[in-house]
Amino acid sequence: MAGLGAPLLGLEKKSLREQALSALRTAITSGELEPGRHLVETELSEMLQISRGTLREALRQLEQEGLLSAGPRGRLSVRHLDEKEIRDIYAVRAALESLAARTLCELPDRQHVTESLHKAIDAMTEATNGSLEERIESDLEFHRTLCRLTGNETLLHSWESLEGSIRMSIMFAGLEKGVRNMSVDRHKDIVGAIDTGDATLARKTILEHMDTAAANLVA
Amino acid sequence: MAGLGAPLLGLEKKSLREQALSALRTAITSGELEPGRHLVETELSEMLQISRGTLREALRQLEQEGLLSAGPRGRLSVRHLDEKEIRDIYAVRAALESLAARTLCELPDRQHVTESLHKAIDAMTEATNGSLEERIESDLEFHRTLCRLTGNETLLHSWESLEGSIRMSIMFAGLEKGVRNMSVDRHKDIVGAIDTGDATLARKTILEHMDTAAANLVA
DNA sequence: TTACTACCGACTGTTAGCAGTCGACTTAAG
DNA sequence: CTTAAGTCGACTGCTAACAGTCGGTAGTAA
Repeated sequence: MAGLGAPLLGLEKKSLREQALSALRTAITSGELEPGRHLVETELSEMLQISRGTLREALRQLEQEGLLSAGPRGRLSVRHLDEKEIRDIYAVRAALESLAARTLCELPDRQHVTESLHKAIDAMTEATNGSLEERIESDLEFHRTLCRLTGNETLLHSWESLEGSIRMSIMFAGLEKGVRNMSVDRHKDIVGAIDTGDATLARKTILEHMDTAAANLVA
Repeated sequence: MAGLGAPLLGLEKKSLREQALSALRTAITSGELEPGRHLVETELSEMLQISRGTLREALRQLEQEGLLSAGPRGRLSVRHLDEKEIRDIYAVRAALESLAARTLCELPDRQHVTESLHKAIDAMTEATNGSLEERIESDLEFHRTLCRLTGNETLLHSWESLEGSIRMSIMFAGLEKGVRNMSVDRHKDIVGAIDTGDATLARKTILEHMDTAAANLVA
């Protein structure tokens, strides 16, 4: 009867590897591990209190997410983004999300879609007076929802693979620049466009949103 | 004076992890490891003659590439694709490659681009009488080149992350269906559209190509 | 037969440790 | 002072072994 506190819902006990993954992702996208920083496996494993083997599995994943770059002898360092790379990341992001918007327009029951998106917007509105981190979080949640609602698992997976790079872009440009893109109204426009069911309009709206977002970051 | 056979060019001696990665990728996309097949770490490590630790690093990467799916207790199995998933994969692929085509049109020197693409087309033409595998290989090389030439590393990386899923789609649908999409002429059309510098046309051409490609696979 | 329990085999999660290599620093010869 | 050889430390690549857990199976009692 004991020991079943957490594992009831989907909140199962995460493996050490997953914990390390989350911890490192947060450390990197928060700037605690500054870009260019050289990562030493022994150091990290001691910090996180896990073995090198377990750590290395997490590092491979971060490497593939684009948060780490590999040097000459397998040396890993935190990826450094310049302005061109930020624009490139946002170009790919725009391609993915415009596909999402287009797909949502062609969905049979847009009722549930609209509902979920409005819920996400509400969360953003609520976060307006919160911390910068909270606002960014709710914004990303909105866009992640956009991809999830399409029902295209591959699309969602691709977007999530890019999420780390997106976070780095925002962090890199500076959070104060990043929040310029958190306008609730602009996001309402996106939902509105999807509501009309006009795929061309929805795509255009997303592309414009991404364009200005990228411009705001590198400006 | 001995032992410097390979490491001269970029052909450095690959680590065991990378070798295992390639071997497994090939085994999966060739169907040697059939979809749904349950993977046991101890079995694989013995087969590949490497330790479980090294193997696990490779497995993490394959998992993130979408070639493996994780079951209840960390059990991994070869991903199984149904027709919807194939369509979904090709939708994402289309989004990425249409971005590539659009980007190439806006590039300052399209001279080099045209040259490289024509070279890729020549390789396809040469492979026309070769084996099915060779034809597929040259086709993928063409599309990979498309992404590489944009200079957008993120785009290339995203496409390569999807490449395994694309290969699985072709394998899954059957190679004889897959080769229907290897028409040299249709690829010449793509290059032609890019040559004109008309981004809208280039995008449209790629989207049509991907549409028929997906249709051919699930038909 | 049914239900319950104890046990065994299989497999993943995790760890500590060995081995090879590259770079920096030191030392000695010119 | 400069250069070449030797040495040490740091760090990654890789491996073998331990630990925990789930699923099934045999055995026992009602």
